[in-house]
Amino acid sequence: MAEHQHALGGKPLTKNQRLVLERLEKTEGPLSAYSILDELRDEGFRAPLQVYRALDKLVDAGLVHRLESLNAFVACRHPSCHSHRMIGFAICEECGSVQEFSQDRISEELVAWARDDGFRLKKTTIELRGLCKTCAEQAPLQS
Amino acid sequence: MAEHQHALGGKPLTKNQRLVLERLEKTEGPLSAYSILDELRDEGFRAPLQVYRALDKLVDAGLVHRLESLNAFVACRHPSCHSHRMIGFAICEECGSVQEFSQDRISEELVAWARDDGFRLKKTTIELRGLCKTCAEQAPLQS
DNA sequence: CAACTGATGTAATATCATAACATTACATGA
DNA sequence: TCATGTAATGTTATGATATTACATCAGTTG
Repeated sequence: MAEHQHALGGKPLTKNQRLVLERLEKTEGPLSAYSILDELRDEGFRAPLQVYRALDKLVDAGLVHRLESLNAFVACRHPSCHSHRMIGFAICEECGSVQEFSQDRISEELVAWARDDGFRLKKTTIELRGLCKTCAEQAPLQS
Repeated sequence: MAEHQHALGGKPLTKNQRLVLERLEKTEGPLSAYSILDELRDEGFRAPLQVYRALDKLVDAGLVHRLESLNAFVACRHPSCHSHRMIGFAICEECGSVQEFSQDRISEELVAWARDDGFRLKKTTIELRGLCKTCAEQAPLQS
């Protein structure tokens, strides 16, 4: 299990931030804040706020993403690239897996739309729901 | 105030569905399910489920959209076009206004990404956060 | 040390959503 | 008519997600 030299605005992670991030990184799919809380009881976590505070910072730093359509969180899988590139998520409704993707042309189109409209864009949420390749292959063919 | 001949899969709206839809149409911005409940107390609504059941059907029919990043709902503003085209929302964090938009090129890119990846796409969520044109003009210039 | 700052801990509460079950309205056909 | 089926509705309780408010602790700096 690799060490974390993750940092947050130059500062190292605090204990709670590290525990939350490690929990997310060890987990394949998304976790809700309350699942994280339950899994960190043994480490001394007692209240939701401990999780939410850590998540806030981790999300700000780009180390964790919030999935709005699930009210859940995943560790960023873009290796060592926690930039704030515009990013999308494909969420499988069968197995719960989440894939990150980033398509420059989509970003460009959204930015162009915002520019043309006078909208000052701060953040984008792009979430696809459906079946991942594996689950789609097992599922009955095209309804 | 126009009459509603909205229909839902051929069937006319039920009383609760009509009340919820009318409330959303009379409102500029998004409403949470509980706000709708509060506003419909006078019409006899007593419990969240009455609202959620109506919203489910209205969302299925494309007459209402759910904003995942707000946990709130808006009436569809695409006049008489309640198709299931892929649609995005630009949400102003200052005044709360919501604009629908639909860019074919974005849809195409997302569909293409899904096809290339083997992802069987069922639904997309695209939500932009920022400042609408009006609020952006009043705000301090580019941070 | 005093004052400040940032992180933490804790309790209470607000907000969003659904489960489970009872009841009503109404259509349809024996 | 009235039995039956079904869709909608009503009601209570509960589950799930998120924040407010306030107390405490640790480290830093004057």
